[in-house]
Amino acid sequence: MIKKLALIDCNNFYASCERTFNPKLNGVPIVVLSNNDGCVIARSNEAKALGIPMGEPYFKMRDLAKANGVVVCSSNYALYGDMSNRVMRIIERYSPEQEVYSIDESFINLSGMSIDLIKYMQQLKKQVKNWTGIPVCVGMGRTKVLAKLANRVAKKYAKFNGVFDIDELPKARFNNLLKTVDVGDIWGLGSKSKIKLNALGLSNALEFCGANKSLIQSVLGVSAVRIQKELLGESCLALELLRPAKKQIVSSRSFGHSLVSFDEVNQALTCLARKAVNKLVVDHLGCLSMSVFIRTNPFSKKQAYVNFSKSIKFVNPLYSDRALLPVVSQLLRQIYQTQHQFYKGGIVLTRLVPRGAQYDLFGRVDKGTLTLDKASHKSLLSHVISANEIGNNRWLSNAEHRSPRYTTQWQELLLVE
DNA sequence: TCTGGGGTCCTAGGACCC
DNA sequence: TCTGGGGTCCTAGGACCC
Repeated sequence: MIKKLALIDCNNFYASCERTFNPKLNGVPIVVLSNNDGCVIARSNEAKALGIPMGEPYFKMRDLAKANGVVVCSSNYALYGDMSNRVMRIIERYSPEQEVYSIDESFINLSGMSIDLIKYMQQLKKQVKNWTGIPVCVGMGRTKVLAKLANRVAKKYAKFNGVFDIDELPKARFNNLLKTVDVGDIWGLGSKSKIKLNALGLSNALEFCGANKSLIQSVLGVSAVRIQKELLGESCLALELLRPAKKQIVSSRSFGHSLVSFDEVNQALTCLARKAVNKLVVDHLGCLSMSVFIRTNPFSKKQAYVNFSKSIKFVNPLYSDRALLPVVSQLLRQIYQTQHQFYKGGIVLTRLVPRGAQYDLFGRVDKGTLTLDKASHKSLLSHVISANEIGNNRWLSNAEHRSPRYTTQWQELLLVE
């Protein structure tokens, strides 16, 4: 059976979500900013046309935005996550096998379907647009890397109307296409690999494909060899139908202000730890180790960059706020130094295990957590606050431009007149 | 003045063992 | 003078993704 995968990728996803709920934004350049309104993480086509790069710090493009009427949105993950679910539920109707690869991308398996796949995917594209307002493009190929590349083509050339099957290209035209793709733009190869490949005289995807396998292996490792094989049509990356269990949980933030005092940093990290523990509870996991880290601003010219971290291992898995939150302050005390202005910090929970018996810090069975846990499940928003979570809140970030949470907060529901 | 957050996989090198 | 070799496990850091 001939293998056929499709990659469905939402166009400018966050910007498109904002448009769905505010039609006035159609045709207008939009950018969506990261947490803390730090930098650009999504752009509409109009914003791309203005030359605003991905990842650009907002303060560097503020004037350009003003001069060109660019609408600036703070990111609204509650809205994007909800829209993503809606899109994914529609896509899953089109294949028995779906991998939700990211918030705005999904692979599906179309192998063995004896129908006109271009038409079929055009129908999918139309349905997603009609039901959610989100535009998507579809790339097809016999491996993931090829489907990804096909998607790029579908987005780039209007004549394909958003759906493209790369396997339909004759060999010569396929090679011509590879010649136009920079090695750094191949899925799985990034800027560091590009530098190394360029040094070997390899600059485009065709040259990369023709390179000696063991040379690639020795310079870039096994992952790059897999990418090369996939480009040549040999499937190495399987569809992951079940979401694999999490291996770590990270909760980190850039602070709204640089923090100097222990109490301020402690408040920030304790609140972040609460978020991490909530994820632990929702996923029914415990952790066998935890790290905390704090950093100064790497861009600052006034002070040297420092990055302090401290880890601890537990004899038995811990999963409750009661057990974990006090440890945060203990670890922080060991790395905190008064003379620094900390600008970012976070908590990492690792060595995650499925929840079984429950212990406290000293290996005793922890009965109290059961009730607390029930309470936090009852309403994920209400919980018993630890004293360390109370403070002046200077760590909180700014989000000046956030759109309403139209789909997840009753108070912010979109009302049609 | 102002530069995201949350993940995964791979590899090199150290610790340790026999 | 001459200072094993092979194996495992763990971790930190690099690279990449969206």
